[in-house]
Amino acid sequence: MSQRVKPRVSRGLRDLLPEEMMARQSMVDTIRRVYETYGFSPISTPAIEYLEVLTGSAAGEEAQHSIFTVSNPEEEALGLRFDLTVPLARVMAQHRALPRPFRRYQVAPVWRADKPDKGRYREFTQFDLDSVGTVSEIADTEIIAGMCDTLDALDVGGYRVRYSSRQILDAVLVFAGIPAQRSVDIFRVLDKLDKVGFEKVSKELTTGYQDKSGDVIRGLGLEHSQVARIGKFLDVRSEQRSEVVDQLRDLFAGIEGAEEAIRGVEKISRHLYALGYGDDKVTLDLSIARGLAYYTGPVFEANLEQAPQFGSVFGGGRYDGLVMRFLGERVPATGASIGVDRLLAALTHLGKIGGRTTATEVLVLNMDPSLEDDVLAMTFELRRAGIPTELYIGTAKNVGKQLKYADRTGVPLALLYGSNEKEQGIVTVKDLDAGRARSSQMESREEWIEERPGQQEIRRHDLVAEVRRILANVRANEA
RNA sequence: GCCGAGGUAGCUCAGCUGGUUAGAGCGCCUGCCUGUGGAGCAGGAAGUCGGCGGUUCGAACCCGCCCCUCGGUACCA
Repeated sequence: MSQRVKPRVSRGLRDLLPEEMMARQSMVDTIRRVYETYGFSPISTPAIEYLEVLTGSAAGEEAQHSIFTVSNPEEEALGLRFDLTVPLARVMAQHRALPRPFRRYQVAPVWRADKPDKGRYREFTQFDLDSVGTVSEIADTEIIAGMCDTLDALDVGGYRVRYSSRQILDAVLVFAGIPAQRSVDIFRVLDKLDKVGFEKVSKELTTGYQDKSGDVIRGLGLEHSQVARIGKFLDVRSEQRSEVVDQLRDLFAGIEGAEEAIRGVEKISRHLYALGYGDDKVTLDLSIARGLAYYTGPVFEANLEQAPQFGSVFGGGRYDGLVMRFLGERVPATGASIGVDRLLAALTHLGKIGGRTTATEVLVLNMDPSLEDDVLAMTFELRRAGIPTELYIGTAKNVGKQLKYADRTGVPLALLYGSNEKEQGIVTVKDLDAGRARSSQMESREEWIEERPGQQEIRRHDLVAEVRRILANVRANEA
């Protein structure tokens, strides 16, 4: 008496079925193509890292409680990576022969043992691109340009990349008379500005407040005069980057470190203008903070204008200190990360992607056991011509069942080849989409069988050429 | 973490104040149709009623604890 095992996965984990994987792969392929035209190279790192590699960093400290720990036979302290940036820092320190600047991309799952939420899982995929070993603003510019080109290539229909810099924020602290060591907390609160508005941010910076559910949000205890200065800074807004730079220079006149910070964001803006990334795509938005502690320079993120509810789908920044703790040497780096799951959810929501559950374009029916070698030959003929083809190898013996399978999997074309066809030297091709379209207009079964919608006969001899032609037509009709 | 609502078939849900063999629609399978997907008609398979414990002659229903899901809030590298 064996107890049956309940099929299930642990909290916050999920299976990705063909429909989602097809969409995801097509999205990832598009992104990869963009990055490769920029000359970024792929790498892969283990899912499992030494716990000390993961926990030592600024990010690690914040992350420690949400690391999945793992055991091995040697009983070493191990954990699953929670992002791709910390492993990259390790790689840079460990593989000293790598050329610098080193530009890499990596698409891989990461794990965080947080409480799952809508659209937030414990295993999710990130797509990162980074340039390591250069202080040049051109590297930051390229990351921003890459974000734009990626979103253009994905045809997201309107997006905005916004950037600022940590140096600018450091200057605000000076401007408002706030000690630098409070920066992390304050930036974390400022980062919420978009979501909750200045009112709540202001409260959280000073006295704190109690939200609707009775939850207490503790304040940071700033003076009202300090918050007022922050408010003044946040009032510096314009659709035009050059305008923001000018206003900032006025406001920060005489502030220590301000001019250098301003020159940094100005340079990036100038490069972007020169490359055709205008104010319609990239904004210098001073409210961008990014919660992450390890950023040291420019920070950026991107939102979709037609799907703002999905939040920022792309984010990043410069982190010049991350490699230091492995190498004791300052290795500057800048990069960005796409939340693959979030972006995919947004694209699906916008109807930009999805639908197919298989790459198969043609299903060859297996109607007559004595013709098995013939249909098998046809199948491989099509495959060798590069047309994704499947031969029906299930148990259903009748045509109806096999067509139903074709219908369900969403294959565009079905091939029928029985004794009738063989005698005449032909193949019957069925355009299943055409049938789907006709079906709603039909009443009786007689009519349905009589018409045989979307069906035509081709010469067996011309199989590949004809199938190719019909597929091209089908695709043209879809578009 | 905090507040609230839930958990009954693959999916969506019904199940009166506790009462015998727990239901519906969709989906799935089979047949009508032995070479045509849809629609239609007929039939069929499928559930430890989230888990554990308690109250009771008797629990899907009442009580306790736990787990999970959803909504809000916090966190989000």
